[in-house]
Amino acid sequence: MNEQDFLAAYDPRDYPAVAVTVDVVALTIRDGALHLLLIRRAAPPYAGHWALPGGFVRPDEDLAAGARRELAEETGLGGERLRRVHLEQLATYGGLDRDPRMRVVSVAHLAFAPDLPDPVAATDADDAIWLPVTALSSRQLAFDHGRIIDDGLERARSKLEYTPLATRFLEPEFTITELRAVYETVWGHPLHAGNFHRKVLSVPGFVESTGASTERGGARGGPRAKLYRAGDARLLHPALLRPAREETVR
Amino acid sequence: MNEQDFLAAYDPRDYPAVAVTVDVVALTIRDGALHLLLIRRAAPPYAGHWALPGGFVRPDEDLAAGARRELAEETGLGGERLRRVHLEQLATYGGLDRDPRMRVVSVAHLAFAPDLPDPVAATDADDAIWLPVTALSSRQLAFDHGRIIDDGLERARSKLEYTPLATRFLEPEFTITELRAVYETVWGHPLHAGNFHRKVLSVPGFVESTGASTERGGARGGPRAKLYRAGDARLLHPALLRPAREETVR
DNA sequence: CGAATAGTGTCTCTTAGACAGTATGCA
DNA sequence: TGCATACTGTCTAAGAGACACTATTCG
Repeated sequence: MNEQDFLAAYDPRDYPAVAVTVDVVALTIRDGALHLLLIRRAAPPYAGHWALPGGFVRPDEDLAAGARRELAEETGLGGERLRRVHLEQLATYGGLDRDPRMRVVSVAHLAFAPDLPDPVAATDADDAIWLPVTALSSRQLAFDHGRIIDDGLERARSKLEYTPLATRFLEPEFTITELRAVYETVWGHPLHAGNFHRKVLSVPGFVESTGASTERGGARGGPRAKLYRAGDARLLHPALLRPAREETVR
Repeated sequence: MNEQDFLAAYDPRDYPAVAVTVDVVALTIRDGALHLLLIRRAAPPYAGHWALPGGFVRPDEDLAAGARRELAEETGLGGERLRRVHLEQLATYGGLDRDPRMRVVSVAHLAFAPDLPDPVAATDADDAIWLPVTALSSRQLAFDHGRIIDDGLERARSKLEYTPLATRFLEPEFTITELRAVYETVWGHPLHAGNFHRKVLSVPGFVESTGASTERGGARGGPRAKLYRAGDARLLHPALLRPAREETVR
C-alpha cells in the first residue's frame, strides 16, 4: 500500500472518539486584587457550577485561536484590545474521568489582561464574572478546573520573575508604582518600593521611558510619577526573583 | 432536561473526530554527547521518515501513562529502570495540517534517562536509534517533530538551571564531575570545574554524600572522586544559571 | 503645614566567576 | 616522575535587600 492509497482508505471513525477542548485561565487585576474569569454553566454536566471559559476546538482553528475565541466570547473583547491580551499555553489535562460524557482532553491556556469591563455570559453560560482569586476556595468548580487554576496561578507567579509580562496587566503607559502593584498583587506580598524602582530600571529592555509624567500626584500626596511603556526584552536579565520560600523548594 | 437525561442522550459521535496522540522527546547522554530517541516510520504517512516515538492515546490510560508506555515500547525498558526515567509534559501541538489523515492533537512529553541500551523497533517502526542531537539538522523529520524537538531541547536546557533533574541523566550514584559533564553536554559549553563543584555542594538538597568514593581515579590520573546521590530538593535555590546569552533575551 | 509618595544614595551580605594552589593517583 | 584531575582558598565584581534621605505634591 503506498502513501496515497493509505490516505484514501483511511477512516478516522476507526479510532476511539476523544474530544479536545480549550480552557482559559484569564487573569486581571481589579481594585488591587487578582481576579479570574469564570462562567456559570448553563448546561450539563455540572450545570450551575462555576467553570473556566472554554469549549470544543473547532475544525478550522488551531489551539491558540480557539482559546482566544473563547476569551473574546466571554469578555466581549475584540480588535486591538483583544490582541493586546497575553495568551500562552498552560498545560493539557487528560485524566480518564474528567468529564462524564466521554474522554475529553483539555488544552488549558493562561491569559493576562488589563482591567476589562464586566464580562457578558455567552450562549453556553448563564453568568460570567471576574472573581477575586481569594474567593475561590468557597466555590464548587466544574471538572478539574480547580487544579487547572492552581497550575495557572503558579505559572503566573513564576512568569513575573523572568519575563516582562507583568506589563500585560497594565495599560500601554504605566508608572513604576503601578508595575510594582502588579507584582505585589500576583505574588501576594509587599515589595520594597525603592529597591523595586531601581531594579526595574536596571534590567535592560524591561521598560522604556515615554518622557511624560502623570497629570497629578498620588491621591494622598506625593510627586508626579514618570510614565513608562514595555521595553523590547522578552526575558528579564537578571530576573526579579520572588523572596525565597523554603517550603516550596522540597 | 436534567443532568441524567442529558448524559443518556449524549452521543459522542456528534462531535467532529479529533485524534489525540502522545509523542516523547527522550534524551540521554552517550559518549559525552546528547542523544535523542527516534524511530523510522514503517507506515504512512511519512513512511521511511524519522519521527518521535508516539501514538494514539488509549482509552484506559491518561496522557502520562501513554507517554511512558510509548517510551517502554521503544526502549524495551520496564520496572525500576523505567520508573527512574524522568517524564514531564512538554506542550501540545494542534496545528490544522500537522497530519494529512485527520485533525491530530499531539501532547508532547519530555524524558530524561541515563545511558540506556540500544532501542528495539516496535511494531509501528522499522528502526529505532539514539541519534546525537548534533546530527539532527541533516534528517528529514516527520510531521512537525523538528519543532517539538527544538522546544524539548530548550526546555531541557532551562530545567537544568532551576531543578536538580540533571541527576536523572546519571545512575543513582555519581561524582560531581559526572554531573558537570551533564550540564556541559546539555548546555553545549564548558563550565569551570572548581566553581561548579563548590556551587553544587552549596545548594541545599541538590546532592547528598554517600560517604563512598570511586574505586579508581580518572583514566588519565587524579584522585578518587567522592560519590553523591540526588538530594531531596525539587528546585535549586539559588539556581545554576547559564552564562547570559544576550541574543536570546530580546 | 503635615503626610504620603517618587526617586536616589549608601551600606552590607551573598553569590558568580576568575585564578591559584594542594593533594591524589594513573601511566 | 610527570601530568591530569579532585577539591579548596581567595579575591573581585555584581546584585539583593535594608535603611536613610530629598524633593514633590495633595488635602
